[in-house]
Amino acid sequence: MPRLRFAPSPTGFLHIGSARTYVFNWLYARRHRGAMVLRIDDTDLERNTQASLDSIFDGLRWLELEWDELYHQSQRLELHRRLAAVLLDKGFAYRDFTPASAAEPEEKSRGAGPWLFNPGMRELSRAESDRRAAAGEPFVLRFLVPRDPPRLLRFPDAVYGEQQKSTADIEDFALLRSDGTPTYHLASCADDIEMRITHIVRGQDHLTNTFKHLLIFEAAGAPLPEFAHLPLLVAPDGSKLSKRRHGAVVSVTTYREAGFLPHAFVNFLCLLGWSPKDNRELMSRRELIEAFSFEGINRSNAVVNFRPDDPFDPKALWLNAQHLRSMPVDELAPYVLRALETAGLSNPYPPEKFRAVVEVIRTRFSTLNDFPTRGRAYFSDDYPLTPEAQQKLDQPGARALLRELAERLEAAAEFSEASAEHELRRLAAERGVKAGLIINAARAILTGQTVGPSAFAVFAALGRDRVLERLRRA
RNA sequence: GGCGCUAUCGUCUAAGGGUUAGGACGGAGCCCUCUCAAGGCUCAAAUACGGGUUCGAAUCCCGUUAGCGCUACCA
Repeated sequence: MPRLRFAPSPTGFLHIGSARTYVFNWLYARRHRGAMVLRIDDTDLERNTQASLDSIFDGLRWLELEWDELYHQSQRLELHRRLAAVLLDKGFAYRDFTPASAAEPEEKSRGAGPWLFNPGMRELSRAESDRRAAAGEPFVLRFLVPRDPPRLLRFPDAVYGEQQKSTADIEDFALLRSDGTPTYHLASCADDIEMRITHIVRGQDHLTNTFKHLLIFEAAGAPLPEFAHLPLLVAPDGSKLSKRRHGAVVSVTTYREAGFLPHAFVNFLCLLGWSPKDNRELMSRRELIEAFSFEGINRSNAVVNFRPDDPFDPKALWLNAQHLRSMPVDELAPYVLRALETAGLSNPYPPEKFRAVVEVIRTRFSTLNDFPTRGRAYFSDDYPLTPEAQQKLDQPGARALLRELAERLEAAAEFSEASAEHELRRLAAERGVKAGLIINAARAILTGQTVGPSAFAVFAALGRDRVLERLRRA
């Protein structure tokens, strides 16, 4: 059974790139009936924040893609140290006593080649190393990367294909910091091994790190998992998405607050760097799971097409609108209810009627936030008239005709979309005015807007009482 | 600087030796129409550049350019 993991570090809000990585992991796990492990990589105590942790959980929960197991790396330090000890013991690692400050500063910026290790430290005898460590001298534990002769490391990547790199180009990376805490490489590999992770799916920024991980897995005598690296999400100018430069666009919560449906957002994320290759775009969760494979993942970075004046990729908005109008109303209703509640409105309709109203208006909305804003008049008697709506009402004779329409509707035997249309058109014919005049004025007074569903559908949606009351108000 | 990865319409992508280079978003136009959407139809829009290999290259190879990543006692 495959075991996948998503391992965010709580040093910032949940980034949409991270969310996409999670989605791909989840899709693969579900596709192959595997387990989805959520592991909080909080080994960098300095930078961890509670706010960030909250943001990650909030964001992931919002996506509605549940995980099966949860771990905090900070609670697994013993395991990490144990692996470090084994590596040192078996001669795969060595202590580097070079003081942190004296180490590298200029060397690498000098550009003479890559920094590989600090002089003298690899050659230290085990006895001397032990003695200095026992004496309390601080040290960094480094991996002893095989050098003479160098080795060619290779692994197949499910997205990027066969990868290879010479150990001559890999520095003696740190395993343990001088304060004894594990670095990312060590902690991550130790956990992946212990958790028996079978597929490591992560950002392409880790592609070259993988060679270091290969070395650790090998030294630990652990079987190698499969790797799949994902192209990165970038800004329109090709730069990496960052909070400092791009602000709210890169945060998952921005989409939630803008009224996106979780699944529409997931669908959008999937289309960034992955394709089912059959021109499908609007896909259900089920379809996504069934269609997902690493072969469908593209190798070049994907641009999130936002602008300074509009933080949302137009395609994300389009997909959201598509889902909004095509998903079962029963599934949509709870989201609409929540959106209304958030905006301080409540639902005045019985359930059945509520669904009918949602059905009528959702076809012209693109986010959940449109329900309490553009659709406010459907849920509250307190709604503003746009200037354009005011204008329609001010057409000569309009108000009087609306009042007269109210009388006729009240007198009519039944009240329905068809009967309303019948009465309205008859009134227009008798008064010698174009039906459009009354229709547009009615929409204006009933909804506060000049745009929206068919006026007759509005009559039916609002119901007899509200319609009569509002028409008379004219 | 070293190493690695990438390069198809503005954006997301399809086509993995032979296609008028396809679809979608966005843009323009037409139809439908009580408004606005939706929907239908149409148009504009791409193989970074230069060499090879081949009867034939977006596709394979080499180079150039550009972008990105790694090169930390961050992850």
